[in-house]
Amino acid sequence: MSSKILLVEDDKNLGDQIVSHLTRDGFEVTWLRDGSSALDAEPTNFDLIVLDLMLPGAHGLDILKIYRETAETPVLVLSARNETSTKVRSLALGADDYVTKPFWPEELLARIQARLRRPLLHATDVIETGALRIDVNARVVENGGQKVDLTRIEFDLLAALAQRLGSAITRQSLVDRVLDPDREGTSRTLDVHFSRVRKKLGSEGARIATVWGVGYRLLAT
Amino acid sequence: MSSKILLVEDDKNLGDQIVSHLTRDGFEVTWLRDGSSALDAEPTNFDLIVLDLMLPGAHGLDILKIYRETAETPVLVLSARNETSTKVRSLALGADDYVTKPFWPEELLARIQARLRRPLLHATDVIETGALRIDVNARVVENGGQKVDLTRIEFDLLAALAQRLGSAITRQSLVDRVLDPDREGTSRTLDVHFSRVRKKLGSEGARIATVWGVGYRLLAT
DNA sequence: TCTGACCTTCAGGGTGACTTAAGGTTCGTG
DNA sequence: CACGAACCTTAAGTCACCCTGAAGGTCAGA
Repeated sequence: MSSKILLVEDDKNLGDQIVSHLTRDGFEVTWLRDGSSALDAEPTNFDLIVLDLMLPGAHGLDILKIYRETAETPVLVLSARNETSTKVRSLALGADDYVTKPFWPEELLARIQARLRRPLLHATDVIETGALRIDVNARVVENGGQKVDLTRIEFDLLAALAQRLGSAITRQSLVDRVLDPDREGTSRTLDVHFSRVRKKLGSEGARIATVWGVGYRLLAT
Repeated sequence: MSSKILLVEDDKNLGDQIVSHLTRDGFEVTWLRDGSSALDAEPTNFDLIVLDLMLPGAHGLDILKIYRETAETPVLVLSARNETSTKVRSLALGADDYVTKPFWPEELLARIQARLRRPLLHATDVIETGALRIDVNARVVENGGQKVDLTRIEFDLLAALAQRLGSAITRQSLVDRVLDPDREGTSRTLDVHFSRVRKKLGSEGARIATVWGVGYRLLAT
């Protein structure tokens, strides 16, 4: 049961290299070479997406944004520039990691594996990060050993973020998952709940970061 | 001394993977590929059983049931996702854990180790917490040395909470496990039973906490 | 500076939960 | 087979929790 990876990369040489490396390591790789076909792809079909920002046909950031609206699939961004602004913007749009070219294939591989390994934390049912300890089954949260009383929705929201530690989770998917799945129109309900979670978590609450225009993320320590 | 594991799995690829992973981690694995040979196996010869529910020759649930009648060996069930009814039924039949496919080999490994790490806990028939003493086999509850008379359902509910001390147990799983497994719609029956348990337990009854919108939990002392 | 997105407080109401009482079911006994 | 006791279930009234939308303020991006 190998992990499926979607690679969006226009450069033939680089793409070939990446595909051969990932394939050799047991991944199942789908390679798309331009932005328009990337827009047609279904991100939920993959376990992880490697996205080069420099593409003909569409700007990578747009693709990233569209992927983020429809899926929670982790996106790892490649960029030639060493410009921090691009990095900041891609992370703000919900990218999960960022690799600047040139890079060693081993580095990319390591990042991919690091990202794919995270859901495994979920398998243990207990997520520990910083001073927080979240027991998904028992529905118990501790902050520095102190039990924190959360309501059902508050807990579900925090757990949703924690299960994808460091990743941005869209407002829509949080609403779908925790609140009423068929709810339309905008509402500030989500904000209210997060406001309370942050307050109840005290200083640790600051780790719940707002991803502007996207949703929220729980910062890794 | 390595632990002996019985794997019942018909899929060749998946079976190969699991065997190689477990072997690499020092387990001694016996692999059976169909239901009929699984029925002939002697569960008491193993420390843990990994059982795929989707099998030719016999339905996995039948095998689980038969194993349960002859041995206390922990059984870890594999099944395709989105079969919650199967999950409920297998847990009702005494499965000790449940892993949905697809899963990571590491996840399976973690579950196996978690289960093997507390063989005594599972064997423990007596749970003591605070002033309570709950003998699961004898079905006897004492509160500060005083015997408490509980009906069948009352006892099962208390035991269900006690076996996961501190964890929230959902109303649904309690209904599935203690009351009629295929019951639909809402009902206040559970509340009534818990109301009586609390009353019968006196001051200790306050330790049965309501988890609003979720279920109940027995608070650890 | 302007605009849209987000934060926080607050009060109202919907809904889940508790308790009591009564009807129904099961099981053992004469 | 009839009876009774123990137990499970349902119903109804009440209570308590917490979800939600509104409103006003704050903040980030253009």
